[in-house]
Amino acid sequence: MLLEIDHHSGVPIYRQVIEQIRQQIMAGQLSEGEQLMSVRELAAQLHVNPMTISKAYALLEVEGLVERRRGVGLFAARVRKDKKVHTKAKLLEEILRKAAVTAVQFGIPEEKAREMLAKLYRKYDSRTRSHSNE
Amino acid sequence: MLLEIDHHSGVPIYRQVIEQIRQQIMAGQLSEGEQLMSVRELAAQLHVNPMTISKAYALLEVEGLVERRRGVGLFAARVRKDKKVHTKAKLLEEILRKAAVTAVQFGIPEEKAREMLAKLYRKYDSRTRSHSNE
DNA sequence: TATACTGTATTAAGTAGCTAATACAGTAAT
DNA sequence: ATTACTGTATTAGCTACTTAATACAGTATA
Repeated sequence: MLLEIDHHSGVPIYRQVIEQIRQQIMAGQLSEGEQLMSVRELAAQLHVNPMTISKAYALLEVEGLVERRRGVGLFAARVRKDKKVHTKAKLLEEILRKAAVTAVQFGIPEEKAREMLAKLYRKYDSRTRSHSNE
Repeated sequence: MLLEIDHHSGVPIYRQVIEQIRQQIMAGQLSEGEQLMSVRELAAQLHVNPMTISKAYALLEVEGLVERRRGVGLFAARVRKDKKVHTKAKLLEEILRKAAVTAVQFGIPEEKAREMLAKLYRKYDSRTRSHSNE
């Protein structure tokens, strides 16, 4: 597991941790039941206070993505695949809802909005693919 | 001009003011050159400090959406139509960018994402049309 | 000039959020 | 029990942001 923190981005550390771990679990880079780095280990790696990591882990547990066992460690939760698909779709839908509302309010036609989305999708998709050639 | 403030939403008052006025200008509900409520008038209506409104107005001026004239009042700026179109597209693009990144990260195919957007668009579009029968 | 409106610069108080220090609590193996 | 790991509750300090109080400044009109 590799995480990177940008201390100057303005985004709180614990949120950066959450987003990256959530991303890894959703993308299947972290397997079910797999143990994650301990609070202190990750805190040392990121030069951050252990409580900051603990807070991130706690919120990930609320999301149902990890399971904390005091005295033992932290593990990627066993998320049923169909539930994972459902969760991902819901997260995306929330963002798309905002986009749809905005487009309608601004009188931007559906076709135009779809084209914009497609163009952006391809942009980030190609970046991801080229980066994965390592 | 009618604004509504939710004091319990967690969204700062001045931001709510900005968003609603920006929305009204972009949607064409506020005409070019039209005078807006004075700082103190709007502040009284919303039960808020005048400086809070002044701050919102100042930021709207930075966006180029309004023009402040000390001693006179605040007016909807004369925005060239093509510039308005451009601005609207940019605002929408920022939201769609988030959606695209999320979809790619989650491995949700482009087709699926576009369908979700189309469905949501139609949902809100029909609502708007039916509401405009007043 | 006087008045009655406009908007505003400065300052301060209040609040919420983030991070960290400390001391504590659970687990497993010896 | 001891050791050496796990995670955590409490507390406190810091910072950034938001809001408000006050006094000030520009404009138009009589």
